[in-house]
Amino acid sequence: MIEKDNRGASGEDGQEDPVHVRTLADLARLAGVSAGTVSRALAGKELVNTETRERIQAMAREHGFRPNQMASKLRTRRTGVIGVVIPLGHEKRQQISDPFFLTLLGHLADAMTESGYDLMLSRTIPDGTSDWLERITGSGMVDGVLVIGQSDQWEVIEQVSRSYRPMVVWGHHRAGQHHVTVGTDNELGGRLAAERLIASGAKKLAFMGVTQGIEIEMRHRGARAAAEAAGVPLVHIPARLAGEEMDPLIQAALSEPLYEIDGIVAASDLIAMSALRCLHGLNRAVPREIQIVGFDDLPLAAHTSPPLSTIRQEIALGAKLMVDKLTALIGGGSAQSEITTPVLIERATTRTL
Amino acid sequence: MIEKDNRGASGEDGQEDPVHVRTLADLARLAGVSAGTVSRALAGKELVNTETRERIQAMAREHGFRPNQMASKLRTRRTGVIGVVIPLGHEKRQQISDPFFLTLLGHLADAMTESGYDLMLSRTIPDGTSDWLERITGSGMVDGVLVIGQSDQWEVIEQVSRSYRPMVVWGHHRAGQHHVTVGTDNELGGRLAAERLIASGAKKLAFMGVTQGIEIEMRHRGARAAAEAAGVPLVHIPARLAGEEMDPLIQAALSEPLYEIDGIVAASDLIAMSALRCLHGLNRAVPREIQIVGFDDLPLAAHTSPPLSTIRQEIALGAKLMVDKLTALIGGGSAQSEITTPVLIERATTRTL
DNA sequence: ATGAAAGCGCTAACAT
DNA sequence: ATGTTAGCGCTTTCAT
Repeated sequence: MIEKDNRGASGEDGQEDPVHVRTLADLARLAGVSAGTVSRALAGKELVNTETRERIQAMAREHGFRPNQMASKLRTRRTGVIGVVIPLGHEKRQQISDPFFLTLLGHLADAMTESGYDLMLSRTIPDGTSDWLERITGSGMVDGVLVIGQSDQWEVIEQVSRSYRPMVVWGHHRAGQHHVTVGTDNELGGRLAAERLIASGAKKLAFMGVTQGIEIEMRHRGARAAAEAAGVPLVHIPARLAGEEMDPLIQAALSEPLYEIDGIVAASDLIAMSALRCLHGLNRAVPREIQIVGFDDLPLAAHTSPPLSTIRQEIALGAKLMVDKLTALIGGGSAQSEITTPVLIERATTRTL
Repeated sequence: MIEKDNRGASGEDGQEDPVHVRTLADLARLAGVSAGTVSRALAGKELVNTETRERIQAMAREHGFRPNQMASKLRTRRTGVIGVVIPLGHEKRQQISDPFFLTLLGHLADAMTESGYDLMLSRTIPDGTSDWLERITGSGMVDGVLVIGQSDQWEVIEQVSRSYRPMVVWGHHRAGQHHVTVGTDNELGGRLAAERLIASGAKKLAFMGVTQGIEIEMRHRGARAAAEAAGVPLVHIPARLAGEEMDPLIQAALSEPLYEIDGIVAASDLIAMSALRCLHGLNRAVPREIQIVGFDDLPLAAHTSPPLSTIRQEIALGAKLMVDKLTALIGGGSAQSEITTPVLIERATTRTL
């Protein structure tokens, strides 16, 4: 029942080549030259006669032939592929769902295409060893590795980086660390958010988000520092990053009159969005009664009701930096960690100053 | 100058192997056996003495050795990699930004990990030829290809599919087509949305979204059919998929009293979200004055204010179907196109029935 | 149970 | 400008 589909063009195989050209040697034979020449011709090398080169290229096109990449990569010891790893460390669900990571991934794909690299994606679940990372670095399948988020694997990454150079990580930079990171100054971001809220009159703040990952922890720290400096109380509401189940917590916190919260620093835009919706349900006016600042500035932040004031992480820039640093490393050069500066985007969930 | 590689990284940190094991042969020499035996041992083959096998595996672990995948794949003619292509045909911006595609990509990564395949991502900009696709299919780098979205490349995909079997496409299915697709019944989805709006009293509908891609076109068609059947007028507002610039259009349409729109079928959740925000700004009550139904049921749909009623596409299921069909094709089997049934998710942007 | 040997399909150094 | 040759590092008969 498999080869039943003999409709359409001629015979049962359509208009295929009578001689199927599958290798350089095949094409070489057909063109009456050697495999070496074909290789050079297809690579567009100058040292081959212009006429033969064009003839060979034409033949290749005609037969739909492309050199086998596996062989080529084996021979040249260069794969043209960058591995992108997303460690799903402290995630319950084994799924790539974080919209920030997904957005970063999209931008990485763009940056790599521009640099002529292909992207090999690995979603991995760390297992207590460094195997999840070394499976990629040691496979000979990639020229370098990008890690999206340290999860709870800082030690592993640090250790692997000592023997595997071409690696760049999105995440938090600890003083003196060996591996190269690109990331936002999360503490500053948290501070900017809290300061903005206070500047426009907030008297009691809440920080929403679980401080499990180091990044959120830093955002919390920054917000706390700003609150303390201004003598404004700040409570911590460990709302989960995304997921439908976070609402009850937020709801409880916001509807508790005792709390009297009038300013929210959300650990992410998604959490902010969720808060927005609870507030909407509770009939609390934003920003008149409660102000909110999100974090990330994902595309959706501009489209909430009302549009979300947020701390912008320069995702596209971050992606470009990661790729640039990695290509430098791949080329044998060196690279430094880089911390980008977050900026406050004022939309409509904060009162005007 | 080529053999400059005197043990690469180890200059600054001392705890590396004194003898770097880089190939099977290296390890074989060290273990006093032949390369063939090492290969068999590491592959966990039964025909090698249990004791030697374990000894060799231990040595490999100790030296952090892994067989070069390029060589292995070349030899076995099987890559273990699936290519995922996102054609950016009618997108202005050269960027993977569509949150639906990104979400689908995440689920594909999950499904592939389960099936033991790696994922190679290519973002491509179609150029008028079929090159963007054949570059992947003909590269010898992947065992099969998944295409996320047909964009405006239906013809190209159809044509390539005639000579390249292991390919599955997310998108619209035309009767009699050759290539295998998995997709939602968009027309039904559009109809469900419009019918639901009408059932709860809508008297004048708007369909929001550019009908450039075939999928949106079908959603529009479904909505129109339902509207006509009920004798309810429906206007088309060509709001762009995502992007900040769509608001003015929506705003204009909604604030024009002449239109008297009281029901919106949005072509995507993002468009719905944008409409929601305009309405919020115009002080129009949702769902009391105007009802909205989105499309996709992305995670964020549950978190808008008020939570969005929407047409759910089973993204995780779709991803699983695509991967299953592709692996069947790769294994030499056959596969059929499949159209999944969208379902209406009732949240709070539609009035109760 | 293990070794020897023959490639997988390509590239590049070395001839000519 | 082109052909010849020697591998890249692995897997897998075929022998033993």
